[in-house]
Amino acid sequence: MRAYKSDFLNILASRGFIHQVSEPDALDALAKSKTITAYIGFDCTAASLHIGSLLPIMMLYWLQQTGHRPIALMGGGTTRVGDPSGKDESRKVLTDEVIAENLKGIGAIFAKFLKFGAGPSDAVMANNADWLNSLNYIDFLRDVGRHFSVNRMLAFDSVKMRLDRQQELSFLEFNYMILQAYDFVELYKREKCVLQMGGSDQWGNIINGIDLGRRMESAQLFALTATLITTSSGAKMGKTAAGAIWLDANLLSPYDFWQFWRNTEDGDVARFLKLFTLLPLDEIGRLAALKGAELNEAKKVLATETTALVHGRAAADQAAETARKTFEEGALAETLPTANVPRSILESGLSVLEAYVLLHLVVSKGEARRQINNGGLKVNDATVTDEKMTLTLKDLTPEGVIKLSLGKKRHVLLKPI
RNA sequence: GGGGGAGUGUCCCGAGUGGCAAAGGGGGCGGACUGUAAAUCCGCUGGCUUACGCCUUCGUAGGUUCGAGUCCUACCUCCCCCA
Repeated sequence: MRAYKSDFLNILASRGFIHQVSEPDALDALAKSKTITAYIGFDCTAASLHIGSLLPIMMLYWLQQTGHRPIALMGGGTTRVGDPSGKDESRKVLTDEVIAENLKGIGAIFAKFLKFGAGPSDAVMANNADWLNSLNYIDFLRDVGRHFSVNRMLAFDSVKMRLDRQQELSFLEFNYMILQAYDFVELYKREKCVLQMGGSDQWGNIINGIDLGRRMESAQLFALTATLITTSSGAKMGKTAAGAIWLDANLLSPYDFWQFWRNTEDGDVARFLKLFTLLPLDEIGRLAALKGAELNEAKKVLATETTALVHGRAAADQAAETARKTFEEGALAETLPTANVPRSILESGLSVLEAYVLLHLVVSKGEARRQINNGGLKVNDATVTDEKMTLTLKDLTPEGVIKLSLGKKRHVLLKPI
């Protein structure tokens, strides 16, 4: 790792964010001497962000913490076209209303990490629809298109790989890098934004933006890409059986969010602590030095700190306490995720199969049956052996709930109302 | 434009003689072992049904047949060769 003079690059480098930087010395000097503006582009195809976006958000966070000005760019315009990089399906075209709705949900998440406003280092939320929607094709070709050499575009890895493997590359997709390059220049003109950050797969696109900026505006722009995070076992991050790890408490409870981090693989703990918590590096070094089962302590810290960032300290502490009671004491923690059902349903009896489907622990009664055959379902900590079992008011614990478990880790309380 | 090939279980890859809810992987879920880890081993991996069974699924739409993933026709998409 090289040593930087600016706090911004120093922190990113020492915490393991950086994959590549263009002209690191010039950027370092710039970040040392003045406030710079940098942006990251985000998809707004969903109503909320999931864990995959957490890494770029953290980069914006550190940017602002070190005195600089972050821009979160929503791909409102590019979303209208549909991102071609996802191979098949998902190129659904979203209406402006849906996009606006998604922007609202996503904005709420950014507000937890960034301070927005009009001050010199206050964050800005931008939407590329503001300039892409009104683009005129002929003008765009003449002003922007003439700066792009097809010869050179063909040499970019992203394109070359596709051509080498003789895979289809649509013209739309070929143009995507031009639009993204144009975003960078537009943000330079509007906001004096000189740095674009992104995932390592964005390097080529960002470089194109830098070139375009030099040709059109004689500007010196910079690129910084983050390492692609996978787990030690090579899996993509952020997907579990339950689905995506959302950052929105309505889509994934803080308790389940905490559990996700608690179950981090050993080999990932140190890396994740640096990337996803604000703990000082020496503290992280101490935690990462723990061996064997002691590493579980580090995982708890990771879970609590990351949950605190996303959902607040109180929710994080409660999730930690709920887990402690459930896993370490084997006690019934009343703060486990809870589902309310009308009392009348229990009075007339509710089949276990239906109960599990109702609480979304399984997707069908058939799956519930299979889980029973595999000994995977427990009601009030007793393994279910009879698929015809019925839950009634008699099954309520002294706390007035019924605890339904799937496997050893997933528990939901059923509560009559 | 001409010739050849391909699209399979709605996560992915992939076998498939007219009797098929369809081989095998990967992934995922559950169990055992552990440390709420990894690795390993075992089970499960369309929906409904207590069950006999019923329904939906092999690019799309028709057709042949007692019966179609499999045969025929048209169409869609992709790939290769020739122009």
